[in-house]
Amino acid sequence: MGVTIYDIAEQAKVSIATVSRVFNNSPRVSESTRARVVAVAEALGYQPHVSARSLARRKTHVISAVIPVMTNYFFVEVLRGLQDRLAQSEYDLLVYTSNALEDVDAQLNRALQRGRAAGVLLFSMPITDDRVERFKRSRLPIILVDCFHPEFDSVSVNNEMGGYLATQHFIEQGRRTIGMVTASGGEPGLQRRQGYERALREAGLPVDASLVEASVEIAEHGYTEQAGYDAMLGLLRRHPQTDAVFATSDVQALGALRALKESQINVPDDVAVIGFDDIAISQYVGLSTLRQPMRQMGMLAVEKFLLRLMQPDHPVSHTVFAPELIVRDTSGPPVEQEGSEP
Amino acid sequence: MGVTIYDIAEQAKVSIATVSRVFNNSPRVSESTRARVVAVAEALGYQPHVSARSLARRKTHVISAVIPVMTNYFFVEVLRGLQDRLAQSEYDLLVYTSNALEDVDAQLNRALQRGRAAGVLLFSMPITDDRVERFKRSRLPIILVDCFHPEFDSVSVNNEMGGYLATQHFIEQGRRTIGMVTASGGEPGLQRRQGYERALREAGLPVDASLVEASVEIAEHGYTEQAGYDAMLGLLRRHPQTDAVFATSDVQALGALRALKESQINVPDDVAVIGFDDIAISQYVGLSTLRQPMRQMGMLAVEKFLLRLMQPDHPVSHTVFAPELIVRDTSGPPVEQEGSEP
DNA sequence: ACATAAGGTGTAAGCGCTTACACATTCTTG
DNA sequence: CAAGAATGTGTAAGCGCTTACACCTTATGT
Repeated sequence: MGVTIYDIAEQAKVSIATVSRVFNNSPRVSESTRARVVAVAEALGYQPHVSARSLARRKTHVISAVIPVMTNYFFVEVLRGLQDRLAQSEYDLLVYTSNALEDVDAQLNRALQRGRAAGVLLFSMPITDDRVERFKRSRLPIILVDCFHPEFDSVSVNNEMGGYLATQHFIEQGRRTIGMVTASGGEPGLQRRQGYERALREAGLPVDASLVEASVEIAEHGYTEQAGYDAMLGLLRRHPQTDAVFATSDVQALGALRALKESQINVPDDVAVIGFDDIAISQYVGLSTLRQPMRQMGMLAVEKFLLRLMQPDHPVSHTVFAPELIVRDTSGPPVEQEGSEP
Repeated sequence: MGVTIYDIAEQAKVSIATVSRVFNNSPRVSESTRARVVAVAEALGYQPHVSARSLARRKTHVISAVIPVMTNYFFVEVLRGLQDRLAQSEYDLLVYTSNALEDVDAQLNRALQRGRAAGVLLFSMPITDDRVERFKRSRLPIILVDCFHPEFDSVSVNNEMGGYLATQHFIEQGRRTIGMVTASGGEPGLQRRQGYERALREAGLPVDASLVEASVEIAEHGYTEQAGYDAMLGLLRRHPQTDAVFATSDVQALGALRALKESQINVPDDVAVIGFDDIAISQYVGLSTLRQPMRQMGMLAVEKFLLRLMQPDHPVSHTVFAPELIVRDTSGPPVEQEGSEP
């Protein structure tokens, strides 16, 4: 079943050790035999067997990425970043996605199987003690993306700052009843809320918990259009005088926009809206948002993984990118002229 | 480096063969020893080594997907379908993406490496003779998604029909100068064009090649917003009286819409637009389009792979889904009332 | 009671590759 | 020109697991 080094050794009249050396670029092979082996290998269409190599070398050239819910545009972009960097390395990417949050641990188990991968990239998931335990036991390099834990390398965005920037922007416009549409759980959401509250406090505005509407939808973190829609309606019911809304994701913001439209509320004149992520749609609907450098985050995650591989004892590093406030039509002073964005 | 069956064998006072049997659910193990082995394995935190298994069993539980340019929303949705089905199997997914078309063959080589995967899913790529040759040499099950070759299982959408439906819809509205925005190469684009032409012929309208504007952008197949923009402008220059445009993808259609807006041309009154794919944005900008059942396509692809694995000699099967015409604001009789879609 | 079947378990030979070690050769160098 | 270094190659022992085959107990039938 396939050409092996034995076949080559036989035809090239050398030992299998020499054949192996040729394919491992060992310097201890004479030019003549090297050429001979390569020629035979070429003729026979030889390819090293991946598993056999992994087993003998005691390492794989695979890295796995565990992504809770890929519905999010965010992951796609980060994934592109990963691939950009990975293409230049010799590593292949194993992708574990689940559509329901409950399945994450099952995926985690698969990703952490012995011999499966040389490292694991974890996306946007709460790092519980239980998980930390498992990560350590696997003895694999672990890189966190869009989440944080002091003991593992991570790449993330400053969520607190994002919430702060959005809220501050609202305040500068003279908005006074600033609500928030968030999801039920997750660190990022909490941090964004903290930034939101800090901005309010610094401006001397009251911090009212009832202005923060959390969606209860579980399956996908609450980061869905529908969840945003529901939360917005709930917020309006409780606080009809709301004049600005910061949503923890663009997807939710889109839902909020739909709710506002149906309620005949003018955006941004009556209510301004800012999302988070800058997904592709946002540009088209003119949604103001906080942009994350997703592609770069992906590339950096791979970079950190490779570094960790070389230097296992290198101190843990955390990179925090600053989100960028993109002001479009759903916020900012009521737009006078039109056609500001494509 | 990790707990092996030897460790378990020793502690459980059995041979490694028995341990192996336990983990392979062999019936030839007594309940008592099975329990003992399982207990010890649990206590030691044993996990079978993936590569060692693959090597000994002569098969992997990995399937790879080669995706030319993941910029496209289409892939993301199909990927979700894959994962849906894969999660219920014991297979893991290796993803090979390239951002430039030239790299596809390099990715293909990686995906086809001996021992790497049990099968390969190929996305939207021309199946050249050279590639066919390589696929066969690998002796792996190959499943084609969004592309076609008589000798391999495939899942695709009826592109010809899509082009026909779009064009027919235009004709029914009384449009007479129907242009097309397409990409330079690729089977799907050609087939969509054929449907477009058939509809014209059946309606007794002239088929004018100069009404078909192909974008030249290479890197990403020509399926970009910018390419659509450029092509639309080119078309308008050549045929100012154009009153309808069928674009080979939503992304291009979005570019076309931008070009029309900048040219102060009213959509859909003066020019109607229909895209292809039904990406998420389309709903928000009210773009009429042809929807592909992406998720189902992904699931079916996996299904076919598993089938092929069980029955290697099963006759090759091709599943062609019919695209569904989704009429929104950019086509159809000029909309009287508003708010038809969220 | 004895042959035979059935049920459990162990031994050992791989799977395809890497690599430490040993063994020749050939090349330096005093 | 002998001793040691450098160079090239082969032998063999793994890597961790599966599995054919053999062996040894018991259960079963006559």
